[in-house]
Amino acid sequence: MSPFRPDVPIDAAPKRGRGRPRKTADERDDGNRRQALVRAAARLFRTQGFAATSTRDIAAAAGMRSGSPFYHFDNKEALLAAVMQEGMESATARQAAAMVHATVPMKRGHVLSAREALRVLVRNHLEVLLGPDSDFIPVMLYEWRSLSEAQRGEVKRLKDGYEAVWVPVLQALRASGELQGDPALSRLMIFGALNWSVQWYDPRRNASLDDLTEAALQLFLKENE
Amino acid sequence: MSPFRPDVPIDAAPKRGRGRPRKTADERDDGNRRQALVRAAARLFRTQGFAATSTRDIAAAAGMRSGSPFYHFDNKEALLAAVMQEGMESATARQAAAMVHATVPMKRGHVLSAREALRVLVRNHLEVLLGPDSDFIPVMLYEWRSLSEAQRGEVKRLKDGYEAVWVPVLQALRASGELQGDPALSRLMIFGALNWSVQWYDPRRNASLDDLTEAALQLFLKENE
DNA sequence: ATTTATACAAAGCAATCGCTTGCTAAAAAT
DNA sequence: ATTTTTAGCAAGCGATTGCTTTGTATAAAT
Repeated sequence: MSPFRPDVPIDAAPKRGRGRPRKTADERDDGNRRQALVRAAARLFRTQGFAATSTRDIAAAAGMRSGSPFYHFDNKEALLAAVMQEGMESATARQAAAMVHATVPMKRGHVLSAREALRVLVRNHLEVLLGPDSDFIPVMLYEWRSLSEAQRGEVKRLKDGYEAVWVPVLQALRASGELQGDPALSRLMIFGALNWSVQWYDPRRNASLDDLTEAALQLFLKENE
Repeated sequence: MSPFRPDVPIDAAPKRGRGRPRKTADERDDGNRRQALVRAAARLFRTQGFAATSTRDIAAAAGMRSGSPFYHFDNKEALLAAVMQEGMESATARQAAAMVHATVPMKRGHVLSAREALRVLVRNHLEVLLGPDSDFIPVMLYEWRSLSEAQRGEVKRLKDGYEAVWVPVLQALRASGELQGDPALSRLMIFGALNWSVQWYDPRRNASLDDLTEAALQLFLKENE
């Protein structure tokens, strides 16, 4: 058999009467096919890795033929960058919302204790890593090297923005003695401890995300009285 | 041009007078060509990832032609398994030696405090992760999914053996109140914090491994008096 | 009514991949 | 001295890969 075969056997070719399947005006609206590609890519990149995932796999998972993703993205790498960028943007938005919601219910003038703030950050981060629809950030954490230099810079900017929120919280905990040692090194290790959970966490066997949050705080923080 | 080309252009073909280049009896000794393959594979798997590294890359890095690695290994996956197994065996040996050396200098009858024992384990683990010739374990940590089911079991056995040494130490620290919370969860988080360092540690910019060890103990442990 | 933009499908090119086959030659075992 | 084993090289097969080109059915704009 020739090494060059069409993507799909002839007899599996879609019903003649070709072109795009019918689509009403309000489901076409924005780029929701593009979104389908990003979601499918995120899932596959996470489970199989970037290099082991073919653009054909992604196209099939989004219900397309092999060449079609390249209408939406310049190349496979751009798809990876999109996964990471959209993941970081949504994670940062969630984080900001979580901090606001934790603060607003308190009386005006009163602020979150640093300990409570860290609890909110840790809990949200675990949700981002392990919660439903959580393929995007793990892909970012574990496929960093597959990104081109240029795209790395852009994603790094977003990542720095996400992590910046943690810095004053850790500094306050350091000041109160609840955290010891260099806050910068502590931040790296705390992120490591949390990020690593994607390697072992199983919601059916292990503790809940709330339990995990509690365990993390217990491990990292000292009493302050 | 035909899509089927030999691995190497004709004019780069090695001098006729073929076969294996001369080799004296004492440099041939054991399977040191196999070892060269494992080392080259470890380096490439670490820097580029398993799926993104071709067997031709590995062969070239070991000074062979494209087909030769398959004399030593059944397939590419077996090479990955060899990297992980040899890495785990050497790491476990190092760990055992480090524990013995830390104990022997003390007076007979006296044992390491749990705190000192953890310091030795952490310090050794960082050396395994970040020290010279440290490609093997990071490959194991980050290419787990590329292993076949069968090989995963064998490597897991070795990994469990390595981690088992930590369990009584953490339990003792828990008993003395220097560590709080479930020791099993603590172990996972501590390993996460340490393992993550391969993502950011730069010996030229960051602290020394001794400094890192101290920072880790400060972060995880409470005072006990 | 015509043009233009959108969103794909179909087909396939060129390169690369893991791996196999068939061979050679030195070293070790007999 | 002969056989066997070890350690490769050379060549290339068949499949898969990222991506390009071309065509085309629909919807929106003119």
